[in-house]
Amino acid sequence: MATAPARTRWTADDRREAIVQAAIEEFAASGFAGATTAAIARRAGISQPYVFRFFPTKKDLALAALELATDRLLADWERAVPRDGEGVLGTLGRTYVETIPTRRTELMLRLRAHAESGDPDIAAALRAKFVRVYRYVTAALVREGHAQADAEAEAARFYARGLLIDAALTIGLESALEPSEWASICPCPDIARIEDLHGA
Amino acid sequence: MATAPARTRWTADDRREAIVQAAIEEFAASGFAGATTAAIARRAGISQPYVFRFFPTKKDLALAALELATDRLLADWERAVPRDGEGVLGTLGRTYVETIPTRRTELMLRLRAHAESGDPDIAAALRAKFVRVYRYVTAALVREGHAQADAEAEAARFYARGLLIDAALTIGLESALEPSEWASICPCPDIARIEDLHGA
DNA sequence: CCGTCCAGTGATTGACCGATCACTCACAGC
DNA sequence: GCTGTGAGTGATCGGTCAATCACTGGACGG
Repeated sequence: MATAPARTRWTADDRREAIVQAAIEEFAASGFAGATTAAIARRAGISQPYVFRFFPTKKDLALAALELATDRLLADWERAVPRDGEGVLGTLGRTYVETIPTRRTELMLRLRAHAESGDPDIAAALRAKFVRVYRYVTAALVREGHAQADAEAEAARFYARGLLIDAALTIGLESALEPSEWASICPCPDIARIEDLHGA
Repeated sequence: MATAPARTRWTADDRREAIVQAAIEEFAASGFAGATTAAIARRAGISQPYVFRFFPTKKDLALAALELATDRLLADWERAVPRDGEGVLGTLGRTYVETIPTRRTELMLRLRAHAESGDPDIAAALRAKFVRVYRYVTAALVREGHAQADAEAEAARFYARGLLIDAALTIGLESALEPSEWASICPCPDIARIEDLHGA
């Protein structure tokens, strides 16, 4: 804010947050193996070695980025306000597509993490992330009155649609489809042009 | 076969095929950026430089692997025999899960590719692959009598479920879920233990 | 003013990886 | 048996990248 003093040196917490944010953007753009710590540092406005002051290895930084991306998704859902006559899946799904413009890098990061799931630690983090989201949705459906089995089936379908949207946006699918086809993939009428998602 | 002469030198075509197969397995296990040409060559039983006799760059090899994986999926569907009272989506979906034991590496490769599309050429290949599969399913539904818009919506849901299965198997999700939860993700009763998918 | 943290960097290193090149050797046809 | 062609390799190179280390300099308490 304007009231904050112009700092020449940041606090460690602020710097750490900036690094994780830069990591989300770089990992989303290039994947875990493709992103370099130098590019992350450049984006965060620091030197490359300083990244390792906060995260002992690149993998630790990747795990922190994946966790923050998942936290932000669930936080969006926690803040979501249901509309009249809208089921819980409607609220969560609408929130998901409405937040795409601001959450698109997190979305791409979550999908890109699958590329490096050869690493057992990252695969474990991905499983944990899946379970968190899946059970969050299932619990919401059960609270709404669904039977457990029905809620699980609905949650799986919901997660599958989310994956489809993530994958489609990550590869820039819109440009390869007819408008009606694209609408069948992602019900996101006011999404920014996909090209914007790939800019620097 | 036993009738084939024991060859000390392979034909170029056979060698090329072996390299692409090895590439599918390595890329599926480690992702595009993570897999090394040395590991691919080792798996194919040749020296690392010889890979570049067939594919001028690693990227060309990756594109060939992705195309073969997609070809095999569509070939499986072409060969599929419908059962009585089964809709076309039922046939395709059943074929998909039935062929998982033999097609699991192709499946993992396709998902990893989705996740590592920072390279524009690979992203373009992924879009082409998506469109091939999506339109194949849509056309089959239209032939079955569905209206175009309905077929597109069904095809999107179908593709989404496929992505979910791919992602779940790729990260070894089964071990992190209760059996009923896993059944809601992947209706694959007789699938091999997930650990088998990650063996060497 | 001064000493002491701590934010932050430049220089470097060791490992790895994609790609190149010069070379060897097996076989088929003559 | 000689030779041309193509299969196949060892050695290596240029570049990149994660990670390390020694160092600098500014802010703040006393």
